[in-house]
Amino acid sequence: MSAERRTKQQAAIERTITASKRPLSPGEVLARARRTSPTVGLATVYRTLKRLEGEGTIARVEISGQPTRFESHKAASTHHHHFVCRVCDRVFDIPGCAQGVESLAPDGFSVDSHEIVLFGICDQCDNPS
Amino acid sequence: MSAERRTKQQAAIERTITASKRPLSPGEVLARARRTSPTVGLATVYRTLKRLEGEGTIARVEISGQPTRFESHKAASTHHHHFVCRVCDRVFDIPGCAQGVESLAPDGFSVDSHEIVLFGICDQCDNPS
DNA sequence: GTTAATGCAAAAGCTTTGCACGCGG
DNA sequence: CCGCGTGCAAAGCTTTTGCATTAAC
Repeated sequence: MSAERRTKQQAAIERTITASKRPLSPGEVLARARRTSPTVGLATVYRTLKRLEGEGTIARVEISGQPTRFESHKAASTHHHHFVCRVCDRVFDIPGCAQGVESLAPDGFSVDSHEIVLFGICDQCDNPS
Repeated sequence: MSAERRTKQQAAIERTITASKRPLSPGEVLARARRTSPTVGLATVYRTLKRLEGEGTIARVEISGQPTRFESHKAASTHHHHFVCRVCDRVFDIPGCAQGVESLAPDGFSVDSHEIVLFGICDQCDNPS
């Protein structure tokens, strides 16, 4: 039998994502995870992200024209969506959900989840102080 | 002055996308465009897709864990969204839109567009005949 | 005729994989 | 100890870029 091992690197990577308020790209995860586990390599980041995604611990957030990012599924299970600022390219979590989203599917199609992404300008970019 | 030239290749690529009922990846676009313009290369496909996207003629459709696809903006301007089948990985256009989507944004954030993606099982995969 | 666009091939990213070593259990 | 996970480097992909040639205008 094969048992799964919980290593320091994996813990550092998982903590990195859990601690972040917003989705992070693999490169950002690497940089932050190295603060607590300096020898960690990019390959391990990718392997761990894939594993955590498979376990449902984290979720992949992929947005048109943006690099792949990952966020804690704790945030994801508090059902929420994303806002992408066209000016600064940052991605923000937004709470709540629209009415009747899943009923958009055609007859015979069963929906098990959905994503909503809003595009626009965030408050900071809209009000340059 | 630099004038833009409308070439046969560009026309073939644009037609390919306009004629397709669903979003196509660059590789699929290449294969289909070659049916009418056999010498066209992948670099030209990418260059033309980028140009058409910039003009607003086509729209990029990017979905978690899927290759990048493009579709005619004619379809896109008939406001619609996408359904991704988890079994066969195909992407379907779905008409209509949910209520109050844009009001999800926090105060101070202005929304200019949005995307909705439903995940589930399509009718064919749900009813294996 | 000019010169933008093409097509090839090389390059640049990003992500995955092979392998010897080290650490977790 | 046994063997999974790591770290490095090499390989695989997708997408972009450089350059000589072709073809729009």
